[in-house]
Amino acid sequence: MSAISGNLIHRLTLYHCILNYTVNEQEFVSSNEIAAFLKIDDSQVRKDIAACGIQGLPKHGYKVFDLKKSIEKKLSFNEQTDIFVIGAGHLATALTQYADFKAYGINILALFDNDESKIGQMINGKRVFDINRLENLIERMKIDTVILALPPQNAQEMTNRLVKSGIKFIWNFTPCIIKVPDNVIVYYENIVSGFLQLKL
Amino acid sequence: MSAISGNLIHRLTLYHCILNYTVNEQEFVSSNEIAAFLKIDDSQVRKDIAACGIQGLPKHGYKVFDLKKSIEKKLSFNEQTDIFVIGAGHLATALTQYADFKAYGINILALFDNDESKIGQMINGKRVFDINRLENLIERMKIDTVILALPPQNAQEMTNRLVKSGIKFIWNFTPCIIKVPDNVIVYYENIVSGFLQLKL
DNA sequence: TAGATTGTTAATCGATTAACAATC
DNA sequence: TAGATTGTTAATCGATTAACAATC
Repeated sequence: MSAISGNLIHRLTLYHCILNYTVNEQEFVSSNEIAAFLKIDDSQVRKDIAACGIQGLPKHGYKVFDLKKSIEKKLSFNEQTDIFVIGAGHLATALTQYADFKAYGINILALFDNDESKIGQMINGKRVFDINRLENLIERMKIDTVILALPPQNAQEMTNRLVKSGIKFIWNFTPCIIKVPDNVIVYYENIVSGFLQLKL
Repeated sequence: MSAISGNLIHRLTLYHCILNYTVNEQEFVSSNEIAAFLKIDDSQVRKDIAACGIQGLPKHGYKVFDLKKSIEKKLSFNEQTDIFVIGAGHLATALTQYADFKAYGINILALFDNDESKIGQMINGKRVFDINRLENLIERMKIDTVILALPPQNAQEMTNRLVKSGIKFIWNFTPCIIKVPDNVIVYYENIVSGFLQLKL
């Protein structure tokens, strides 16, 4: 299975978002309608949809429900990933409360922090654990994916602990470059870059 | 001036991040060193750097300080954008406290919310205003850019108000597609797409 | 000098756009 | 049928990678 490019992923999630609205409103949607929402080329929309392996109906468009399902399949929304959040600050909290992560296959199980006042609290139904229990729980629950959302000065040290515990995927929300072995994958969630794409 | 592609912007911000560490450690940095951090091609790093209009020194590499400055220039980090944050929840708070937004040209002036308990509070030195004062303050302070970080159900209605008030750039953190006129630019900060790029 | 690294060209690759026949 | 929309090919465009001469 060939990898899906970042741009395609981004567009498909936006199409999916549109379909969430329209699924209760109309049976069919055309490539033109979707393109108009996002102000992009309609022929690109058709290409993207074709990549999801679904067919439309000339003169009508695509069945909204089926199209939605096919995007979910293409983007593996049904394959749940159990995930720990490292840090329990505002960003971590915001992510934990984020609308319906679970619908996208993101299953947050718990948070970790070293702040006594946060340990033991519940955030949107998820417990904040003492960071000391990190290694133990990663092993016991067989976690391989984390969200890194802690102060930058601790990012590399924490990364080292995570890697040593067997973490393979790090979704990094800190504004830091972290060093990891070749078998560990990091995605840099670079907030500033979104702003620049808006303005430049 | 031709537009800078999203991927290039993303890479340049990561290079810049690396340079922040190395600027106090070493005078020169090679394309190979930068490439190794991010596990990308060194010849791509040189191409990207060339796009910033700076020259290196064969056998030594690039002067860290100069390279850092040239990326800042290319990405307009010095041109401050005054910005309002619509919403004052955890995400809005996290963004307002985000490490050094100002160093990237993002100057958050104030937040807005309709929650009585939040109005009047200070978040990282920025006041939370009553959402009723939005139009008035946009006009008075000549704001054209906002961060949209509020519950999805209010996104479109609030967008309409913003557009009517003259907002031209919307950095949208809600998981919603919003309709705007052609002269308004929206960037969809799609959190889920980051996760998918990590895993797919 | 010898060797490392840039700068740049050419080659490759992939993504986007245009066009239009096929289809319902 | 006439017309709208897909599906797909071809054309274009841009981004990435490879290669290597130029340079310090």
